[in-house]
Amino acid sequence: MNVIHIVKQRRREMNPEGKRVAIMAVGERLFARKGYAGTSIADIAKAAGVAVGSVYRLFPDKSSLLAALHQRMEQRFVEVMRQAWMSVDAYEDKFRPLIDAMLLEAERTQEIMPLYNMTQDLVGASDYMPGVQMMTAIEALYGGGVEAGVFRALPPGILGPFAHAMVEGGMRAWMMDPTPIHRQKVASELLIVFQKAFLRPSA
Amino acid sequence: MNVIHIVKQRRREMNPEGKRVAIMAVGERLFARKGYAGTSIADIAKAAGVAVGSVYRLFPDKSSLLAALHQRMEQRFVEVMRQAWMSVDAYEDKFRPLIDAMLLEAERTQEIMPLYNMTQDLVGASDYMPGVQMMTAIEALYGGGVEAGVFRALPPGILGPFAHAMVEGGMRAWMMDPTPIHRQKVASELLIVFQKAFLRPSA
Amino acid sequence: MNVIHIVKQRRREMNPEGKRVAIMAVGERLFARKGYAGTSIADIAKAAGVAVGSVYRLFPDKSSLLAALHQRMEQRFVEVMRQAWMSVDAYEDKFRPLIDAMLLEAERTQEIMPLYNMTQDLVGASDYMPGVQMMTAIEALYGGGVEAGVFRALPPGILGPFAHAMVEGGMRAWMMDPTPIHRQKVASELLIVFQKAFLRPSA
Amino acid sequence: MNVIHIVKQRRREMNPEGKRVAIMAVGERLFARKGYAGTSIADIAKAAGVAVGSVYRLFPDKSSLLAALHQRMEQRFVEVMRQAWMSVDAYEDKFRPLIDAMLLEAERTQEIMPLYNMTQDLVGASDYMPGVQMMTAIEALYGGGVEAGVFRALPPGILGPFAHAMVEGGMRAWMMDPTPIHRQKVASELLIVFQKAFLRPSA
DNA sequence: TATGAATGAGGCTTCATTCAT
DNA sequence: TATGAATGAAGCCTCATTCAT
Repeated sequence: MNVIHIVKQRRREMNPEGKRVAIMAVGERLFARKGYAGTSIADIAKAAGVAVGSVYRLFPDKSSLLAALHQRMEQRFVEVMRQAWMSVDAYEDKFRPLIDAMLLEAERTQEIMPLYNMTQDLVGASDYMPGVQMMTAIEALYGGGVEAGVFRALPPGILGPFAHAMVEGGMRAWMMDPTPIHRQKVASELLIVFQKAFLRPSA
Repeated sequence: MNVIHIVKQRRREMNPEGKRVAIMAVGERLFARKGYAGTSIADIAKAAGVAVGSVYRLFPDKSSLLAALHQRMEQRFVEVMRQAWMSVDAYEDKFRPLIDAMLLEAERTQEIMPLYNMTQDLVGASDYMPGVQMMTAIEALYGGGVEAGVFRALPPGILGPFAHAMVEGGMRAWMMDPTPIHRQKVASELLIVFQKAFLRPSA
Repeated sequence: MNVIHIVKQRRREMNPEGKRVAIMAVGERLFARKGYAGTSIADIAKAAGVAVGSVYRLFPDKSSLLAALHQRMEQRFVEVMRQAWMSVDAYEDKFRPLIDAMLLEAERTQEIMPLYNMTQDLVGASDYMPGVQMMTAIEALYGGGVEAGVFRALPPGILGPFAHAMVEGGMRAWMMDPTPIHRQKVASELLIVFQKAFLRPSA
Repeated sequence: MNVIHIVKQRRREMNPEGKRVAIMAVGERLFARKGYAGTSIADIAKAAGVAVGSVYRLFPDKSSLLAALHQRMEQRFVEVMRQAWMSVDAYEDKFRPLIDAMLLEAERTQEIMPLYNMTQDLVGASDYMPGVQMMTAIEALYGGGVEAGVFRALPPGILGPFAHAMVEGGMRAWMMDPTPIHRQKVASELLIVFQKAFLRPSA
């Protein structure tokens, strides 16, 4: 019961936001490297230089941390996509910057790519739905091109999975040989596929 | 809680191979339903009607069971693909049966689809490399079409991930609305994408 | 993940029932001595010479162990009461052996008396209702005396708590000075109170 | 979840004594409702509208807060008893107001009755001995009646536990059916028992 | 060869307590 | 004096794996 606590605290060494940032940075890396189940909260806390309890003050439980990381990844990716998409006016020219940006982002974050597949561990964790953000964004961006008469119209519920899958395919291809030269090839091929698959034939 | 129950049999009633079969059948379903970490060997043993020790005589450890299941899934899929591919002579006509067969197989095994994403839990388990079989098979089948001058030649290390991704995209699209009508649409779109993306323009 | 387990097992050193017995004996003592919250399952396992996991195979959780102990205490007490009650025929003579037996039992189990007060920790643990057994038994035994015209009839829902309380009062009084002489005094006084309180005036 | 909320006040709005009052009021209810172990200092602080640290400035540790609450309960009860006792002159008439007052107080404080059983958590906490106050008071009040020749003399160390137990029995009986009618019955029976048990036969 | 009881490391999570601000 | 973020010990419980029978 009345336990003695000998505490050696070094508080305020990091501002609150810095703590969150550190935990997420470390969590991202460790989850990606050792898997979700293979990474303990204690591992993360130690690597982030905080106490276990601090992790729990920022995230209600382990799966919520993963959810936050997953969501952030998606957000970043969506943002990158959106910016690339907007960087060019003509719909027929949007695929190239999109693909470049995506592969670049994938390169930048290759270390944490495994997180994308950890959806299994997210089921039931909060109300976050992995993948939804990205699919929604894709459909929205693409929709403009359809209205403009440049892209093929696809039945609902198909474009999102297709495009998402192609991007994943590109990333995987790139990761199988992560050299700049190979990335060029992957980008070229991906561009061809996108153009053939999604541009209206007449266009 | 749809628990799996294979009726407890009098000992010796199940030959070793039957045991392996039962364990794999149950493991497949439980892993898919409750996740790898969420399923214990004891769960599997009980549902399969065998002793925990028996599972360990057939599989050295938990991850090996998953590896075996994953490998079998891939094998089945590859086999289905191969048969569909062979069922038609002209390369330009091979995509349609391929896609139909794949979506059919996906439908048949939709319950265990989550296994495909459990590669994270396989890292380091034996020397099995998830995904390799399928990519290899795809490259081999496709290669014939390239040699025949019907398919576009792709740089090495690209076709596998691309095709694989497209199939996954198709499966995901199909699973978002698992009705026969939607499967038709998915199949149609997938066919278009495959043809546009992989047939040589001249063809 | 794939953790190495170096196990030094000394199995079968104790038959299964012996293990349950040992755990309950130890749990009883430790809970009584250090409180429910102050006793960890690890403490109990160590003192009982078994592994933590073994405790959990016998009892689903910590509170279930307490429930089992509490229930057993009550059962024993009820049994002792019943035997004392039955050892004499005339209702007017039943109180003396009852009181003697109860105080004797209390003496025998004084070390674990604190368990009686741990009902707080039992709320919600299984469907066991602490105290119900004893009240029920008391009402049943007493009822015979009422029918025989020897005991005062009390309104329903009153005898149980009253008698139970008196017994507790006797035990507490005895425990304040746990000497044989004092027990004699307590028994005498308790007898007087019982007789005055519960015998019909005319009797 | 009937959570207690004392509206967050502008700082400094509550003087130290008010804080102590608020903490005790909240602690009483939360301990009673959720148990000692089930209530955290943070719970109490939040519900009382103060900071955790403030609780620790007023009470050295968690068990001291419980001790203070327990002690206050006893004090209140003793005070109520004493006033009832004094409200009547003749010893033979003191039992009735005593019983009425006690049951009334029990009714008033039924919500926090569980605190009475939390003595286990008080062991070793400060030098407060739960129950002593009440026993002492009982013996003192009763002693007057013995000297006056109205009450039976009981050996030392017996009256306290007995009377205390009877009161508890009455409260439990009352709580099993907390209606005014039942309280009348309980009071009547308790009165009979007290009179028979404690008045000198000649009286 | 089959069984399943036994083991105990290790994970997640809580929360009493401290103390910088 | 008040605050509440930070700390980390410690507890409950799970479950992969072993091995006596």
